[in-house]
Amino acid sequence: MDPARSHERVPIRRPGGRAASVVARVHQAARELLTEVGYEAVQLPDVAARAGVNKTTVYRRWPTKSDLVADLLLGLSDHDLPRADTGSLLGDLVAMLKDVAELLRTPLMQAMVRASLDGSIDQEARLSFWAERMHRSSVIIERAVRRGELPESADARSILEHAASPIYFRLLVTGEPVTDHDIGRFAERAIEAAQRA
Amino acid sequence: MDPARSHERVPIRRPGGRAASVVARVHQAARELLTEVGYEAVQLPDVAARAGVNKTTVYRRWPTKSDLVADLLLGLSDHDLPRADTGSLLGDLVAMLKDVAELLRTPLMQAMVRASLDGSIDQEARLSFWAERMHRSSVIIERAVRRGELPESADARSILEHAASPIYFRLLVTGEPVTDHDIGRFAERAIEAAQRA
DNA sequence: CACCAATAGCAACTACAGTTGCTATAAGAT
DNA sequence: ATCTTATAGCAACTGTAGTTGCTATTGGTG
Repeated sequence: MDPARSHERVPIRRPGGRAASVVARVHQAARELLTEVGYEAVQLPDVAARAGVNKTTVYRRWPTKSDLVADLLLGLSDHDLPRADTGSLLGDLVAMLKDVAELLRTPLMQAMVRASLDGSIDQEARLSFWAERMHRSSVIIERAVRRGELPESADARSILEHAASPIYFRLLVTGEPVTDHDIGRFAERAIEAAQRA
Repeated sequence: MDPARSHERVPIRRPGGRAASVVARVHQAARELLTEVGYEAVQLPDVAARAGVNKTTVYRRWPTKSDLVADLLLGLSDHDLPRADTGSLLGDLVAMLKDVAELLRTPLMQAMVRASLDGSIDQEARLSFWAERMHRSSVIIERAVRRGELPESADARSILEHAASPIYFRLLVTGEPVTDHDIGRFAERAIEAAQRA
C-alpha cells in the first residue's frame, strides 16, 4: 500500500539521545531517594530537583509516583539474578535464595513491589517481568536436570516459586526475619518435592 | 509505694464511649473507600467526610494514611479465619487456602498489607498480628495430629506458611492467578513435607 | 450534680504538589 | 544547512492536604 516503505508510517520517532539521559538521571535520583527516605516520603518534585530536571518533565513522563517506581522495577535488569555455578542444585538454589532475600530487604525493592500493587503496571507487563526473571533463574534447574539431580519433567518455574515464596512472604508480609538456616530448609523442601514428581 | 493503689497513677482515661464510635465510623469509611477507589486514591479528608467526622479528628488520631490503614489491618478480627471441619487435613487446608486467596484478591486486603510495608506498624505489633492469625489456623493441624494424619512433632506455623506463601506470592507480587487446582497442589505439597518430618 | 480531663469540632491558614500554556532546544529527516 | 517534531524548561497559577489555636462536648469521677 505505501510505496515508500523504507520510512514506513510508524512513528519511529523515539530516539535515545537527550531523552535517554533524562530518563536515566530521573531513575537514578528516584532510586537514591527511595533508599534514603522510603517510598512514602518520596515526592516527585524532590526527585526532579535531585535529577537536575524540571518538575514538569517528570510529571509528563510519569504522572504519579507509582508510575515512576513501577518503571524502575521493570528496568531492573538481569545482572543481579543468575548467580554462580556451585556444582549442586542445592548449592545453586541456596545461593539464589540468599540473593533474593538480600534484595527483598532493601527499601528500594520493597518500594518497587509495592508500586506494582497500585496497578501502575499493566498486568501484561507485570506478568512478563516476573516470567522473565523466573526464566533467567531457570538455568539452575536445567543444570540440575543435566546432572541427573532432577527428572526431565521438572518444571523450573514451579520449583523456583516453591522455594522462593516463603521468603517473599516473610520479608514483605509478616516482617519475620529469614535466616540462612531457613533458606536451606526452603531449598531442600523444594528439591525433594521436585524429585518426587 | 503509692498508698492509694485503688486508682493508680496510670492514665486509665481511655473509655469506650464516644471515642469508640468515632473510631468505628472512620474505620468503616476507610474500608469502604479503600475497596471503592484503592489505596493510592484514598485521601484522609475524604475518609473524614464519609465518616461524618471532622478532618482534624482523623489527623490527630492517625497522622497518615498508612497509619489508618495499618490500624485497619490490626483490627481484622478472627471470624474470617478458622473455618469448617471437613474431616481431613487436606480438606481443611484447602478450605483455608481458598479463604486466603479470596481475601487477598480484595483491594482492601492488598491495601492493608501494603500499608504494613510502610513501617506504620511497629514491628512488634506486626509480628504478633501474624503470629496470632497463624495460631488461629493451627487448629487444623492439631486436629490432623489427633487423627494421626501428622506426627506429633508437626509444626503448625511452618506447615501453614509453607502452604500459604505461594498464594501470597502470586496474588501480591507477580500478579499471577491462583486456581483451585494450584491450591490443591500447594496443600498436598505441604502435607507431604510435614509427614516426612 | 458539679468538676475535670480528654477528645471532637470549627475556622482560618499555609505550603506545596500537581497543572497549564508558552517558549526554547535538540534530534532526526531531507 | 534547514525544516520539523518531540520533548525539556520556565513561570505563573490553583486546589487542597495537612496544621494550628481555640472552643465546645462528653464521659468518667468523687
